[in-house]
Amino acid sequence: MADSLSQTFAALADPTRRAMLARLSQGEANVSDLAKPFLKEMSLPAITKHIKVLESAGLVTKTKEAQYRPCRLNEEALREVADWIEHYRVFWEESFDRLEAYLKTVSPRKSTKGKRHAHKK
Amino acid sequence: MADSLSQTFAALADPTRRAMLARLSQGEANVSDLAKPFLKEMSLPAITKHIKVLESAGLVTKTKEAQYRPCRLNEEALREVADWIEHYRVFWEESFDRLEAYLKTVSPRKSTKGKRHAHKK
DNA sequence: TAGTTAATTAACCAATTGGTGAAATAATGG
DNA sequence: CCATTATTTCACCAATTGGTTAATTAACTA
Repeated sequence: MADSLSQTFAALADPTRRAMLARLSQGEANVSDLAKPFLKEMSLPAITKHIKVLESAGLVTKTKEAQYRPCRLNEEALREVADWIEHYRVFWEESFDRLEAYLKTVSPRKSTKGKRHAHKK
Repeated sequence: MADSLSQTFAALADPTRRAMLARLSQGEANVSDLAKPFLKEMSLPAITKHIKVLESAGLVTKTKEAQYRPCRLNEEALREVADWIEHYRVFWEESFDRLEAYLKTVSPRKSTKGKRHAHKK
């Protein structure tokens, strides 16, 4: 795999890990906090491994505080992903415009007044 | 894995597959078009497999045209990813604001006049 | 010091992934 | 029909992934 973006995408390709990120977006949490919602489904070592995957992808940083290992989101890695996908935004906005244009030909006036997507600029 | 978002992220976690998406963002391409840049590094069956991964993640649709199998980007799957990451945008913009605020305390006037990020609205 | 809580490490396992070469299928063109 | 081009399927392999249980380390607390 090697490259940073691949590692990040791979880390995101698991619902447990995405749930952990969602939890961390609410604020710092240590390992057992992150584990709690999953301890019925999997063991603590499994949690440790998931966190390690997030950590080595740069999505999470882990520090030491007494026995605890508080974890925090690292926004940079997420922004990398957002930047990558941003290149494609034009693509689906285009396709929305095509749809919009089509809808106008089918039933003018009745279509998309101000719903989503107000095309900035 | 099961869930659609995980499958999509997994498909994106490979530089070969991301390069194929980049190629497809320029327009339709059949299998051998997509293969060309990689045939020094891997075989055609490997390419077929990569495309199948993209296909079953919903990132690409493949049709039939004579012997050829033209592939196209499917914007929906990409938008799903963009929507997911959008929830976290506030997070790194916040951290930019914190940095900005800090820079002002360190060296007022000299900092970030209008560079990036003009905070829409 | 002994006990408890927090977290990690080690050794293992099954399933998945990313690749291969060889053979098969599909469609076109002479 | 035969040869060629495009693509896939098959059977295999090594490495990685996601999980396990048991043991270990680390730090607090009584």
